[in-house]
Amino acid sequence: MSHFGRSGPPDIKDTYSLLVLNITFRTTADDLFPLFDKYGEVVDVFIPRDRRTGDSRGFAFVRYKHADEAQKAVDKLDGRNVDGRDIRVQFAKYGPNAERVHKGRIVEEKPRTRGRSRSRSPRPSYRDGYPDRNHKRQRRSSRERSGHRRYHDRHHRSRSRSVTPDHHGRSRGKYDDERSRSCSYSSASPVRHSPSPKRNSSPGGTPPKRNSSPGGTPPKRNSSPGGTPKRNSSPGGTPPKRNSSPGGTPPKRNSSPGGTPKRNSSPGDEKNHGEPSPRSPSASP
DNA sequence: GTTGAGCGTT
Repeated sequence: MSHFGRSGPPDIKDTYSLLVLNITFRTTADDLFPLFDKYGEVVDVFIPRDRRTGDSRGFAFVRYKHADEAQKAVDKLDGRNVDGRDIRVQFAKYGPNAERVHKGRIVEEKPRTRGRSRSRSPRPSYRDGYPDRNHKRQRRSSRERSGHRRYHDRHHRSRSRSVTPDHHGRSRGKYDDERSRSCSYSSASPVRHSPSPKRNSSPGGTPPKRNSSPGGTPPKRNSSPGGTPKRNSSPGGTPPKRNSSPGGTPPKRNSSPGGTPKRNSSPGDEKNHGEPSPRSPSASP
């Protein structure tokens, strides 16, 4: 994972992470490093990428050693045109250094060399109102694989990355392509859209009355006085084997002696096996 | 070859 042997962040005890947004999908950490390093001591640059595809998500995290430098970088690089797009630099909200950030504003912010406020960038109202933002991030091209790189190991970027174990056309490993696309955000979004496609047409999802379960019907289905006694109940009050046809049908619970292997054993009584009638005594609101 | 809100890795 481009960590060069290390596992996880290098040293996050005294670093300040900056969130760099609006970067191009091809911008790598090596491209951002020299840009941020000019304003301070960059400890590490990390670009989160997709778990499935492994492509850049369009933002990066630049970790500074000092807050004042990070602040300066935010003030200087915020709005800077990188790779043809203006990036947005701001202090990261979540992360290892979230403790030092107080509601989006740095706490240990060292007083500027001058009384100059950091509000130098008259950021226009970009995100005024986007109706939805979930229709994206589903597929991305396998382009950048550079994730997290340290400026000390930049020379490693010349590795042969041509070999891409891209399954070779094999089926997906464990992750789908359109299913799990979340990044397991813990406290990022209070509520998330329910990833439930419109495939609820299956009888069993949530129809107004999902009653008759030809197998899970409780033995208390005797509340249909002439309603639907068309069960295979053996005449005489046989044991709970209500499906046992006195002929020789296999012990399949839904074995209808009629022929249709469906759950509807009685034609005309498709969805009312004898319980959810408007007058069923079992109706518990 | 595409896209463009957002908050991170063993």
